[in-house]
Amino acid sequence: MTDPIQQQLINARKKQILDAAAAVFAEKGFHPTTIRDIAKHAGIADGTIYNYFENKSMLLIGIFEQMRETIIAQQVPPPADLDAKSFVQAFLQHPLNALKADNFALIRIVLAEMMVNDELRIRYHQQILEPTLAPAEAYLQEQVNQGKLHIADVKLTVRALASMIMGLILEYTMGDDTLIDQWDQLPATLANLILYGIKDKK
Amino acid sequence: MTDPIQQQLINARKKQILDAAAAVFAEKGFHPTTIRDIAKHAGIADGTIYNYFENKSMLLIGIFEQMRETIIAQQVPPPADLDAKSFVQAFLQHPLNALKADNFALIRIVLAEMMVNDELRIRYHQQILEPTLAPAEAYLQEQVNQGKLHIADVKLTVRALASMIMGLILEYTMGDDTLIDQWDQLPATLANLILYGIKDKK
Amino acid sequence: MTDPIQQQLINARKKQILDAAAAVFAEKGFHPTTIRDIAKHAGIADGTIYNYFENKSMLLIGIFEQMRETIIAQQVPPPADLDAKSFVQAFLQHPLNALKADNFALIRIVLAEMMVNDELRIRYHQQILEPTLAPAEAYLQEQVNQGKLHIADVKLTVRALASMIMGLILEYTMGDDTLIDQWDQLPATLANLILYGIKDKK
Amino acid sequence: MTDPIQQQLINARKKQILDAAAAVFAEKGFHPTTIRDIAKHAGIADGTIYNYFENKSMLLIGIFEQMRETIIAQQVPPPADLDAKSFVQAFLQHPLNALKADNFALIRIVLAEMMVNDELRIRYHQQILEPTLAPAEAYLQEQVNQGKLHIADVKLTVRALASMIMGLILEYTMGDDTLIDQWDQLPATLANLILYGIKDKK
DNA sequence: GATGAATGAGGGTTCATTCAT
DNA sequence: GATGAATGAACCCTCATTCAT
Repeated sequence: MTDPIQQQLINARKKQILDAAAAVFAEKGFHPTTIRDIAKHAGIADGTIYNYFENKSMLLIGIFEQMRETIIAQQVPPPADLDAKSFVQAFLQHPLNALKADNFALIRIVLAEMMVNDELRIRYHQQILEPTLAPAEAYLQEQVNQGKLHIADVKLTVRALASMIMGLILEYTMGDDTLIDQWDQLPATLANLILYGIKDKK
Repeated sequence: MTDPIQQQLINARKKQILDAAAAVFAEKGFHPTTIRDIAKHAGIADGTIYNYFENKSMLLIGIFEQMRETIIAQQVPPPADLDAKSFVQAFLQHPLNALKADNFALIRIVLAEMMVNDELRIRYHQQILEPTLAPAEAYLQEQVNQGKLHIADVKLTVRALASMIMGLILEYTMGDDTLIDQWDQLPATLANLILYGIKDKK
Repeated sequence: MTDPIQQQLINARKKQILDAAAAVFAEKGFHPTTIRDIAKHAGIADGTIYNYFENKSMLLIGIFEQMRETIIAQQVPPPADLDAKSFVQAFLQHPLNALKADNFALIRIVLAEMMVNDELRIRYHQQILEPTLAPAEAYLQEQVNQGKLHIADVKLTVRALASMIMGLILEYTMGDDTLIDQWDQLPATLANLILYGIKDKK
Repeated sequence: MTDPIQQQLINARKKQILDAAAAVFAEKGFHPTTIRDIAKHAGIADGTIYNYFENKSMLLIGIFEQMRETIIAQQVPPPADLDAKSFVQAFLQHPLNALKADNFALIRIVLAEMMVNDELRIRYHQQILEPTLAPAEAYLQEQVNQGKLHIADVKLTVRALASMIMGLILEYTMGDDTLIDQWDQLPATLANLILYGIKDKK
């Protein structure tokens, strides 16, 4: 039942299926992909997929879980004495990098389905967004309390920044040329914008 | 052939169908909605829809077109002598308001399908995003040239701001409580953020 | 909506489908029959069946309904002054004849599924068995009250007789040679048995 | 090859599987039950079942065989000098009791499948019905020959009585309340009916 | 003999689309 | 133009059966 060898085989097969699903989803999208497509890509029978995943929708959730684990694994809470500039850059750079390594086409598919699939959306909010934003809020609030930063509404501002990142990823995955070309310069540009604004200061 | 009365009838029927489609899409999503659902909601026969729209996908594009017209109609190029603060606020407020009036559930559906539907995506970029960003870029570049604003990369910055708006709308439609509660304070908060940043200046 | 021509067309199509279903069920049985079998036999497309019947199970219920209507249509409550012999013979003859005219193979299939399908079973009891037994009970009870018949428990006896008929039909449909050969003599033989018993009286 | 120990183990395992199959069939019916259901209920692997039974259908036949053995084991040919009343009561009581002890839900399932499964049907006729009816026929014929009973057609009458029993069992398993409530009074009521009929004798 | 993962044929059902009326 | 019955391709999923370990 908890035979570790068995578990490993099961996990390997699950991964094999998820990898195939990810590849086909990325290429064709979620709805146009059939179970047969995935089975063929994985080199297994249709029915085998159902030995490991309840239904087609669970494949997407499985992919989401893989992404989540990758993302969460990389998250380190910021040290309390980190200076604002470093913090902002890290806050921006991290998700942009985390995803860049991955398959952008796939992310687009998952995001699209997330907007439309309740379970996926809830998982995103509870398991990715909140755990990511909470420490950022805490850090910024502390900085504001110490008079080092001026933020009228920390919670809302953090939301806005997170949304900016999400929006940028979205735009990237949707093929915006400007963003694709200059993706690497984004963290610095944004950090500057966020810290100092665009208004000339005298 | 171009009998104006005929045209008006045709347009009225198209609108009737699109309104029904919009209502049902907003409630059930694009894929789960059937042509029959729409026909019933519009009080017409299934086949009638195909007299006005080539296929189910064109209904979504039709809805998109309605949105686009609404959005574009409201856009006025900023006067060259507008001060930065007013400009930024207008730039933010406009899409946030434009959409708030509308059906957020529907926007979520359209966005989701846009990420996955090539034609929709291209239309969005060519017919909404570019026409919106171009004047903003021109204005900001001019302000930078005049030394009134400090922006390292105007094009990228405009993209980032647009993405932020898109991301905020996305998060809103996905049911983020913080955003929903404080949606009205967003323009001011963001304008402040963008203009002056969060760093204490002295 | 209640256009009589429409209704006639719909009923004709329903009948066409039910006839095809009956033919194929009778030949292959309920479970081994596929919707495709029925559609082919009816000369229509698979999907058309679903325009008239919710699912495969409803085809069986539709067939059951046809049978029920035939059976009930033939039922006439016995006149109160009918003599016992005539009554018993009629009580026996009626169902045996009603079914003989029909397709015995089909009856076997319906009976078999009835034993296993709750809805069918309830319909049988409520819509066929009870309406048939109630007048028989009333008649016999009256005869007993008048001292013309000796029946210890009318209700149970009526049940037993009905069960005998059901059992005989079952046996017949299952291919019992003795029954098949002498089916026509059954009513007389049974009437004699029921009225006078097998014990020598003296 | 015919190692008696081996045989015993095999038989024990077969019984284990059949018991599980019987339990699940009784609960869910034959078609809705999966091999996995049975394997789980028996606490063994799916494949093991196929070491003992050729296929799913053979499980039903195995259950049928168990029933048959129980039934046949209890049958004792009536002594030639048994009086008619005792004979009839025994003839009735025996199957009603035999089955009552058993699982009625299971009987319903087996009967239903018997109507639809050729092999099962043939087995029933050859191995249960005929062996049961033959001695009854012989006894009754002898009684008729001796002038002790009046039966026009012994063979047909025996069939009718057997069918009545079968029909009663069927009705019982299908949930007829009257029968269920008064099941124990049936043998006496029926014996009276069969021996003396319902007609007033003077 | 026991296991249970793998198989893959097959089935019920859906639904976008067509077209005769 | 409007209708809505007919179509049939396509899909998800089930599950009896097999067989390598």
